[in-house]
Amino acid sequence: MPGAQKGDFAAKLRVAQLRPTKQRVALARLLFAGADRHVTAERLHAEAANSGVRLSLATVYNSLHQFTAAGLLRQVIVDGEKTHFDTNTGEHHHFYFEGGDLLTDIPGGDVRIEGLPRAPAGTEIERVDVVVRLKSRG
Amino acid sequence: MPGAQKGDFAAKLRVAQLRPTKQRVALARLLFAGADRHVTAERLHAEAANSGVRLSLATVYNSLHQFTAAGLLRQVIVDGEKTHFDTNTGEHHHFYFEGGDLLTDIPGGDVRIEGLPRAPAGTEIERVDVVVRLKSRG
DNA sequence: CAATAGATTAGAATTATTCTAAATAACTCA
DNA sequence: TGAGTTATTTAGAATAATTCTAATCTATTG
Ligand SMILES: [Mn+2]
Ligand SMILES: [Mn+2]
Ligand SMILES: [Zn+2]
Ligand SMILES: [Zn+2]
Repeated sequence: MPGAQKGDFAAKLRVAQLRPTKQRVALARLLFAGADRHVTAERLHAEAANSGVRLSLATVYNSLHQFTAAGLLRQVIVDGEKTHFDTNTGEHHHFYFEGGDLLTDIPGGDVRIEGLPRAPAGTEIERVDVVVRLKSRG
Repeated sequence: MPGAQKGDFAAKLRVAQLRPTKQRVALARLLFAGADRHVTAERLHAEAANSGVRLSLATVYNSLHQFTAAGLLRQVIVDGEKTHFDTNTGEHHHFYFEGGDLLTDIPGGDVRIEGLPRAPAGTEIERVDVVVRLKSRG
């Protein structure tokens, strides 16, 4: 069983048809070793740097997009500034706290959306995103 | 009744404590003369140019933000690239068609969202946004 | 009108992200 | 395992949306 001891990140990447390079394995570890998380490219890059991995920001962007294309991540658009990537690819929604740029999950099973009209002719629904925008209680 | 004949756009601006300059009145007309609409800064700028108004893109951005602060517009974040501004400030949701960058309204009264957990401690819900992402039927 | 506060704007700056093209590393299989 | 092929990484340039600066206008007010 070649390469099974560093976690199965290399395996996970191979399944996704991505060569398990040092950079991708390091990013996969940061993303998938623990609980589900939400990251921006810039923050993941900083985290990688902190954990001793030297890789370019371009590689972080490349990898995040490749992981997304492979279904390992999804993008969450809540913020006009930066794109957030989410390791939770199941159906769920988000709390978003603007001051603090903080995203947290709302389990999908709990939320029901009723009364949506059907998709316009020639289109179909790809996904329904709910974002609950929070402000601090003043 | 000074300045009532060009539509009440100047009046609308005065109520919002904004000087009814030529530029702002022109933008207000484009935005508020007809049915509700969704625009980006770039598109509104192009439209203004087409309709013979010469104004800078910076002024379009300034005005859109001032109108938003005044409650005449709201922002809709559906797209990592550009910010959309919405003349419909009532409670409602959106269909978003990515290929085509097209936003359309889903009346708010029709949609019910149930099962949302309550806001985390120290925060309160500012707004709940639902975006139904569409793709063309293949 | 004159004075003043506020608005507009050209162009530079900023930020997030993507692109380019050259160097490097992973994979294949003989 | 090594040569050859292909995929990946990366520095730095490029792009795109948006904001900022500071100089010039303009609406308002008395
Ligand atoms: Mn858009
Ligand atoms: Mn951007
Ligand atoms: Zn999530
Ligand atoms: Zn709308």
